[in-house]
Amino acid sequence: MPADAWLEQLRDNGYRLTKARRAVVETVEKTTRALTPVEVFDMARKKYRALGLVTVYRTLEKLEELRLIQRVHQPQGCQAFIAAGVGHQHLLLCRNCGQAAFFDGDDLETLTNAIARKTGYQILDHWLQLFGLCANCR
Amino acid sequence: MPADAWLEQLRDNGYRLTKARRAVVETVEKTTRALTPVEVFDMARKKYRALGLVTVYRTLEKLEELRLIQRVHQPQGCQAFIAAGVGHQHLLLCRNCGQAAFFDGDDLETLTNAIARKTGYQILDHWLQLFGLCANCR
DNA sequence: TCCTTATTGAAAATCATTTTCAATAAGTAT
DNA sequence: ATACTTATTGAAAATGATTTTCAATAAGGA
Repeated sequence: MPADAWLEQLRDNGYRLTKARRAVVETVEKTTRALTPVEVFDMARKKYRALGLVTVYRTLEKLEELRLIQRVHQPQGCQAFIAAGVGHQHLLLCRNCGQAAFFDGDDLETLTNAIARKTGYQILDHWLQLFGLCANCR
Repeated sequence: MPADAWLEQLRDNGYRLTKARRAVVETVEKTTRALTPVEVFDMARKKYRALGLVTVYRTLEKLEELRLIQRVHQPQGCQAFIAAGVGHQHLLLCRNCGQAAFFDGDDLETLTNAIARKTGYQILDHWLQLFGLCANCR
């Protein structure tokens, strides 16, 4: 999804379009790896010098709320964000460079049914994330 | 695995067995849901009043290093720990009470092969976690 | 162009975690 | 049992990430 569509989403939800938000949106939208708030800050500040870190936090919060970005969980920490996948997609992360790819087509129905039967749980959701090496790093 | 086996593991790896460690180990080992360091502190202090929070952090660090516990990732945060599963197992968490169950038998080979082919990534590892409602909470 | 009010950045506050340090106690040697 | 070495401890301070506060600014409708 292009950055403009993100800004439109923000506007449609009653948020104002500011230079700060534009800088953050453009940064996160065009980066294909997960970024921490400080990384976003450093990168976005090149577009808009006066940007404050607090505003980065606040903007990321809104983008997550609108499901335009999602938090990425990794062994080293869980404070990074990446442009969200569309629909039911999962993340595949390169262990070396962090490059992210989304994939779909995970049919876990058979698995979850078996587990529901065994454990007595009603299964509502799943998190699946793959780690590997991207074509470049391999 | 009983608490004694955890203590033995600690001893075998050159760590001393102290009242503080016993209290932490017994707390985490017998709890079937993920606990944050502060929760462990509060619970373990009932067994050993003089326990300090810092020691809880240090003990959890060692237990994780020995793979006796593992960090649990959840939407609300990723600072909680739970007794580790044995071998290649995944977690199933109750959304209501946090009750955890482990399961195995996730054969993702077919899926990962297909994704490797499509994305060009070499896939090394996966994280799978299920969320649902346990028999009690359903 | 004006006006209302959401948004801003800076500073301070908060919260989780880590480091520092002198006192204590495990576990081995005696 | 006793002494001794040194890992471990808890408290306090330091750090690092995130959130709150607040007065100044600037979006965007009137």
